[in-house]
Amino acid sequence: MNERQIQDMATGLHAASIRLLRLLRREDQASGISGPRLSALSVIVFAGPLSLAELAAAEQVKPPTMSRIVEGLVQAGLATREPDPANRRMVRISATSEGKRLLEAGRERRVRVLVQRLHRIADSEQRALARAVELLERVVR
Amino acid sequence: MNERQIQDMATGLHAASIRLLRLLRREDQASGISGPRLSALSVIVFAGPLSLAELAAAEQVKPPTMSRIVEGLVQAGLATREPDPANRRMVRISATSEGKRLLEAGRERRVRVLVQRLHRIADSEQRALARAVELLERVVR
DNA sequence: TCAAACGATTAGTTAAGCTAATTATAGGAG
DNA sequence: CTCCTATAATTAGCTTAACTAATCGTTTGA
Repeated sequence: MNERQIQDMATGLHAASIRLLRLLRREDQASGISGPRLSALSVIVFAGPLSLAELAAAEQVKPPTMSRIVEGLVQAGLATREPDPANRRMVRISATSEGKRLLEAGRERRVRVLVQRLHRIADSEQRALARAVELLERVVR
Repeated sequence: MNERQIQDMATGLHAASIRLLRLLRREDQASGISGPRLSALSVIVFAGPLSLAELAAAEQVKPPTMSRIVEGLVQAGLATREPDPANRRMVRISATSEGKRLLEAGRERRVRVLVQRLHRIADSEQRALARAVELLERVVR
């Protein structure tokens, strides 16, 4: 593909991703937890346990912001925060089983909506898209 | 595809979209404007002019929240807010040319990063992904 | 051993989210 | 034509989320 075609693809992929997540975000209301907290919880569940600085970097916020988000998650019983035994300045943030359950329930709601949408295209198109998802994973990893 | 396969695809597509936008979001710092304002400006540029209620619905926030975001955009010279001549209760929100320029510059930064990433996959894979983007557009429209 | 560096939190501000209340306009019933 | 109700946006007042600067504890190396 020439550079112009790649750029057009990037533009379309960008716009479609925004629309997709905007669509799915509506389901998050049902979790009863704020967007920033839900997003942080997701990182904790999939990448945790991790330090405050790591979590802040992953969420692209500064440590004080993340410190308060984590405080909220801990108060809500969705995460735990304990000093790292090897270096007691650091804190190891983990998800509680309730935190994992809440996140998984939310992810399932999102996926259910997306599955509905995927029925809009034909079977052969679904296969083509499924193959492309693997390519996309390599692009974003 | 069977239901299980579709669900796996949905899960993968969901995760990849999150990673993609998280990656591209880093570029938005350079715009010097906050996330919520940039996102609202994007809707105004592509779908505007529109009323406050429409804009709030598009951004999935309540009218008072959007009222203040728009106030910020107007103060920054990126949007205008004028009463609808047909119904003076309503307000018509439009982007200024500076707003359009700022948004377009940001979008170009994001697309540039994505284009770089798209070079990670082979030409034939790029073509497959480009076709899939069209399918994805139908899924999210 | 102790000074500097490092990791997290606290303090204090502004922006972003909400609900409830207010202001201004529109529109319909009498 | 008048008023009452409904509608659109904003204002008021709250909590949460973002930031920088300052502080507290811990670690480490000169």
